[in-house]
Formats: sequence, C-alpha cells, structure tokens
Amino acid sequence: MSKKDKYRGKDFIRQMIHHDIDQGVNDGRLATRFPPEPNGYLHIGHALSIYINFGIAEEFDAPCYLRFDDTNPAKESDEYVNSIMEDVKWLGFDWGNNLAHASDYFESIHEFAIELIEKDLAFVDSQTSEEIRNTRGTLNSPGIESPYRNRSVSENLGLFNRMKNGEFENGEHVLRAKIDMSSPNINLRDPVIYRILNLEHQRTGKTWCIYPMYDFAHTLSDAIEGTTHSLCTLEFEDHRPLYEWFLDNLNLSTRPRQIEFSRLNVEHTITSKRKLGELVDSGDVSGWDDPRMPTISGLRKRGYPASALREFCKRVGITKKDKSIEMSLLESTVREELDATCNRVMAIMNPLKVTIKNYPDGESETLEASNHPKKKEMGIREMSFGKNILIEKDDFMESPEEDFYRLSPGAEVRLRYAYIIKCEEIIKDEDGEIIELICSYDPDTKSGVGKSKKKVKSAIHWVSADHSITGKVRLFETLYSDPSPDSDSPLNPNSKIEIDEAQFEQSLSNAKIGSRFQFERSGYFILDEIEDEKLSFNRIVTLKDTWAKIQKKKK
RNA sequence: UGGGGUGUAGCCAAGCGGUAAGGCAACGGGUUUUGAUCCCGUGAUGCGUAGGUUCGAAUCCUACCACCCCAGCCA
Repeated sequence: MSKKDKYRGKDFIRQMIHHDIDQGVNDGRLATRFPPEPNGYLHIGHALSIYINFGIAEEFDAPCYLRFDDTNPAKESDEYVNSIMEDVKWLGFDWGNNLAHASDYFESIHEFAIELIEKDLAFVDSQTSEEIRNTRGTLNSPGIESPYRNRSVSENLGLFNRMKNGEFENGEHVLRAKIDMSSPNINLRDPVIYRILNLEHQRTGKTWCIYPMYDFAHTLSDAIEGTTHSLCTLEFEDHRPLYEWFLDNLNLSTRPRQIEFSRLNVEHTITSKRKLGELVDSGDVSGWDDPRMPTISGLRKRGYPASALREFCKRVGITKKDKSIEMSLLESTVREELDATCNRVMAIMNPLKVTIKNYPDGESETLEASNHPKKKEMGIREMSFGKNILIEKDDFMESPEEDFYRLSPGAEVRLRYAYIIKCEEIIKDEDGEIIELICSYDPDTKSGVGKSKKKVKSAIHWVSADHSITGKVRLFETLYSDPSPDSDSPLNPNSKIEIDEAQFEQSLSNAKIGSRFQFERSGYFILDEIEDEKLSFNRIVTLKDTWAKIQKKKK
C-alpha cells in the first residue's frame, strides 16, 4: 500500500499518528489520554473527545489513560470523578490499569519546577494578581517585565521552598516561567506555573499548599505517563507553543505531540459546565442526569444507547472546522439502533374509548402480535381483545382532512394485529367533546386469517380497556427551542410533558427497568422506574412522523 | 487594530494538481397490517472572493473578505 493510500480517507489526526509511527517518533509507540477536570459532569462534547482518544488508541492496541486533571482543589470533588468513570465505562471504553491523576505526579511536577528555576527559566514573582494582570499587556501591546524577574536562582529556590512549606498566604507569591513579556502570544508572557492555594486536596489532603497550573501540570503529566499524542480541542491551540517550551527546556523521556480538533456543538444544546451547573442548582432540571440534559448521564437516563452515541461521534468526524450538528443526526443514529433492537408494543397516550357494538358482552380473546416486524426471532407476545378498546385521540377525526386516512365517521381502519373496525357513531359530552366511538368489527378480518388481506387505508394501535395497565409517560423535547442558545435563552416550555394515565398493553407488566421499547406509531421509550407497581417511561425519541410533517406544511 | 485557527450543498464530511465520495436533512416515487422500517430517484459547471501559475486548480501562489479562539494565581 502506498503512503498516500494508507492515509486516504483518514481524518487528519489519524494521518499524523500514522505518520509519526512510521517515522519512529517515540519509538513508534502510541499512547493517548482523556484528561477531564473533575469539576462537573461529562457532556456530549466530551463524548466526542472520549471517542477520539479511546477510539484511536483501541485501533492501535495502544493505551489510553483516563487522567483526572485535578490541579485545582477549589473546584473539584469525588462526586465528579465517580460520575466521570461511570460515564466513560458506560460509553464502552476501558482504561484498564491506566487510571491516573495529575495529583499522582505532584512530586515530579514540583521537581521539574525546581529544574526550571535552576536553569533560570522560572522565577518567584511577588506582585499581586492585579499587578500581574495589569502588566500582562493587551492583545495589541506587549507586557511589562516583573520587577522580581531578575531574582537570583538561589533566592528563587529559597522562596519557592518557603511557598511549598506553607509560609505564605494565598496570592503572596507565584512561580512564573521566564519566557517573553513581549510575545504576541499572551500565553508566553511569563505564565504563572505554580500558585499558593492553602486548600486541602481531595486526593493529596494537606500535603501541598502550592498547586501547578494547567499548562505546566498538563504538559508534564502527558510526558511523565508517556502519552505520545495529546489530543485536545481547538481552544488550546494557542497553548501549544508553551507546551513545547516546557518540553524543550525540561529533561523528559517522552516527547508528546499536542494536536487540536474542533469541539462538538449540537443544536439546541448548551455545553458549558457553568451553565449546566446553574440549571441543576436552580432546579430548572432535576439534576445532572435530567433526561433533557446534554450530559452523558442525562442521555443515558433519556435512554440513548451508548452504541448510538459512538456511531454519532463517528459520523460527526474529526476536523478543525467549527461545527454545529443538527439534532436530526443524533436522532437518526438513535433510531437506527433502536429500530433494530427494540420490541414493539402498544401504548395509548391520550385514550379515546371505542365500544365494539357487535362484539359479545363480557367476552374476550387472545391475539398474537409480533415483537418485531422484520425479525421473527424476536418472537411474539399475546394481546387481549374485547368489546372495550382504547385508541389514540389523534387517530380519529370527525371531519377528516383530505389526507387523513385513519378513523372517521363511516370509515374503516385496522386495529393492528386484530380486526378491521368501522366507526358507526360518535358520542359527545355536554361540551361537545368526543368521549366515545361506537364501532362495528368484521369478525372475518382477524389478523392473519380469513379476509385479513382486505385493504384499508391504515392500521392503528390500540389496547383493550379491560386489560390494559395504567402508567406514566414523560415526553421530552430539547431544553431550548433556539437552535443556538446562549446562557440567557429561555427554556422550551414543552421540553417535558408528563402524562399520568397512559394505557399500556398488559405484556408490559413484566418489563424490567432500563428496557427499551418501540411504542408502535409513536416512538421509542425506556422504562425508567416502577413506583407502587406503576410503570413510568421516558420517551427517547419519536418515530419519524410524515403525517405531522404534512400537517405542519399545511399551516 | 497583535497572535493563533477555519472557510467544499441546509448540517456534517471526503478530496492531498487529472476534472466534486458518503451521511443527516429536504423533495419525489415504490413496498408496507407502524403515515415507522426498507428500497429507488433528485442536489455543487461549483469548493469564501478576486487575481495568478499550469495543458489542467477545491488542491499551488498572491491579495482580500468572513467567522472562531486568546489578555484567570480556571481547565
């Protein structure tokens, strides 16, 4: 295979990795890492990063570290690390023995800081944070060197040691790399690499009162654990020169390469940890795992299969272009997976009573319905049929529109897997609201036998009023109606609609929590909880609905 | 206005000097006891714009335009 063919069709990151391996960089070894800060729950944007870092490593049979970037004890907690581990696992990835924390390396990182000081490449700055900010310069003008920049190596060593020993208050001193205050890249203007934080760390306890900053800790963590390719999002592109400066000036055995890709944005969603946290704190959602949240745990609660999320990431692709993915792409991968794997079942959200006048009183019969129209091996289940049936309100129209081919006065329709019925009479209450339909059925049209081949315009779903079970259903839409919401966008008032008395066919009484079904002609649902024997389902995604589309177009 | 990036269809995305893959969406049509699924068909004389190099340019060069990111002791 020629080189050109080998790289063709691969995203630019895989091409670079292949190239590096071919060149024998880092002994032709590959190691990646997924480095979340445990200060919030993972969201769908992280799913792409996980998919890229773990997925690529998997292809090369290489390690991918799950490394917690826990360098800021003020913001981090165990709740988050636990949720992150659960989410990565659920997505189908395995870090094996490669679980790490930046805090595991605090000792080494500290030594590297000393190495920098000894090389006169770092100094202790005693300006206030405000002074440092004011002398950093602007995008258009250079910064001003700190008056402490020329302290001697031994003075720096001494001060840094005293910082470490807890002799100072927060903010009294800071360790800065000595690079270039006039660099057009602001990250190179003597960046702070260590700060005093008199704070207990969730893992190292009271061992440290100085903590490394992201750029320093991240670069060194990568190098220390042997990461060869540090794949991250575009906003770190400006940091790469600093990343490389550390690698150039410190004695390290691995030289990792940072490669940046564009982050994933999905329409109608927000993925700022801050905003997500606000939604949780304000009570606008039930928690980080609210089924409307774009968090991994929310998507899981919603019922999205992990395999569909992986497929979604695959279809999204890896590039450096800003992207805003339409929900329809996500939904199509979810439907594709669910269509292939879910048992079909019937449920009525808004029941309309149907009485079959020519069906004998007090009798019932058992009918067979297949669990999947295309997969016989998925079996069948039994449904009771009798005189009293419930259908969906939407499946009847007193004055049918031209394209409506469900039930209407005098019209015939098939009750799926049962009989063809005809609407004979409408019963209304005093407000003119339709409360019942009197229908007749044709006993010769039983599904699968006799005149069962008789054509009618449509088949609708139903349940037996005398056998169905009552339960809850929660219908979800996106949290925001705006395709590109910001933190001020109003929430979609229809993002959650609860139906307390949906009617399910009796076979559902055996359903287990976490199992997914297609409610025929309606959508895919997951059994979320059972309370006092009452089932409650979350709608994962609707079925495609051509009829709704036709109606929408008419308006 | 400094620096770093990115521009191929409504949304993604292949393409790597030889004449614009694929997916999602949309729109037609067929099958169907789910208006689902499935199947078939339709979309760029054009690749941000303008020039240039070349027999030949989305691919190379020049200029311009648009959008994104950066001034935490956050990551």
